[in-house]
Amino acid sequence: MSSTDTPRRVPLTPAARRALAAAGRLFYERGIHAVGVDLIAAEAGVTKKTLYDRFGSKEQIVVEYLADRDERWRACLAARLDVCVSPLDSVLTVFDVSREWMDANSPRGCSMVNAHAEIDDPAHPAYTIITGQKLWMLGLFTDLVRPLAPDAAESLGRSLMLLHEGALVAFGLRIFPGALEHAREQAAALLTR
Amino acid sequence: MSSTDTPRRVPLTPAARRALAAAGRLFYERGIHAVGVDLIAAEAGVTKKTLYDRFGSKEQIVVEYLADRDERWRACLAARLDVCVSPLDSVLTVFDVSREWMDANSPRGCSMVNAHAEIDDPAHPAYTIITGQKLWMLGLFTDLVRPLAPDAAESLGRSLMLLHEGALVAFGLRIFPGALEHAREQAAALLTR
DNA sequence: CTCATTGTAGACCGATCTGTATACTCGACC
DNA sequence: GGTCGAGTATACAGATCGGTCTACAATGAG
Repeated sequence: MSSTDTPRRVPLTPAARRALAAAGRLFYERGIHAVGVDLIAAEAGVTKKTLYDRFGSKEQIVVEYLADRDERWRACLAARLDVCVSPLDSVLTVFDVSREWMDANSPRGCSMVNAHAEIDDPAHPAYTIITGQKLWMLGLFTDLVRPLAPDAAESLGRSLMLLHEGALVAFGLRIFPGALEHAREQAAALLTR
Repeated sequence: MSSTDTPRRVPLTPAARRALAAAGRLFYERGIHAVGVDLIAAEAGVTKKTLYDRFGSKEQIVVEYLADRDERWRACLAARLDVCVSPLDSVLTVFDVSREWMDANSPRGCSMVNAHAEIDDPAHPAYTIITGQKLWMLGLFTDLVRPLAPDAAESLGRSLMLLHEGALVAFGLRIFPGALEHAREQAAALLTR
């Protein structure tokens, strides 16, 4: 019912697309408050006027940044889940895709969790995107395990959620190597019992 | 060997103590980059000159903020673990203390994880404190389960770490109620098998 | 041809940022 | 009595912040 209730509010012209790409990289690597609009404009090869013509405010750039990552993550995950042959396969695939996603472009952990650390106000338009993705992931886990254990689906979904979130944090802080793989093993142990 | 390798670098005069208390509250609630030294000084009822006389820089205030929270957390936990009667009791107590700690003064999740989202540079003096606490927690979990399963202690310690970190994130983002309690149950199930 | 859209170039605004300086008060200690 | 540490009050500096402005160029559609 709400797979894409965070519609693109801003039409992405070529310059806007470059700006969003630069903003996304900078926001993720350095943090939202640490990156100014002048830097975004310079890195994107775009003038500040274009930035404000397209996005209207820095806050809106932040919203687009998170909405964009959310959208790409869900699409990436959905494509991989499409070819899964069983609920167990699907759950383990989530952890596989997470590991690949982290290895590829998220060495500093989950962008939603990181953004949440900088956004205190629940009324902030980005707040919905952040908690929305997490609630969606919880629902996904729960739905995936329901065929395996209809009565314990809620509980199992939450357990998988904890393992997954914990692994993302452990990966980002480099607490120990192979956090996603370890979480995957624990998920498998949890479901094959 | 390194329970307090983050010594207090700054002597805490009364005014410095007030400043650190105000800075801690503000940093945690609004984020580090979002809080200026003028605000800290005003909230603490202290002049900016006193701030810089005591701490020298905002960065040092951040370091003291994290070191202080780390110290208090470890002391709080150690006091409660002292009276535990078994390894299982100890592990479950960690989750209990975490829940109480979160309920009491950490509605926005782990301050170390949140700070990490704003500090990109591993050379930053706060980085050691952040990863230090997490490595200490991992070591604690591992040591606690060693009597229960000497051969699986490393693996079990990591599993408990994932559950615990995941619960802190889930709590901070309010993904579902009772995250710490659920993690505690999962930890119990993991160890009583 | 005209006109709206998209863009660049760059100056500018007021506010806020971290950090420093000067001048003064107060209390403790020798 | 004199000195020193800790503190207040306040002004200031230089940079950067988010955001706005004017002027102009290119492009494509009616």
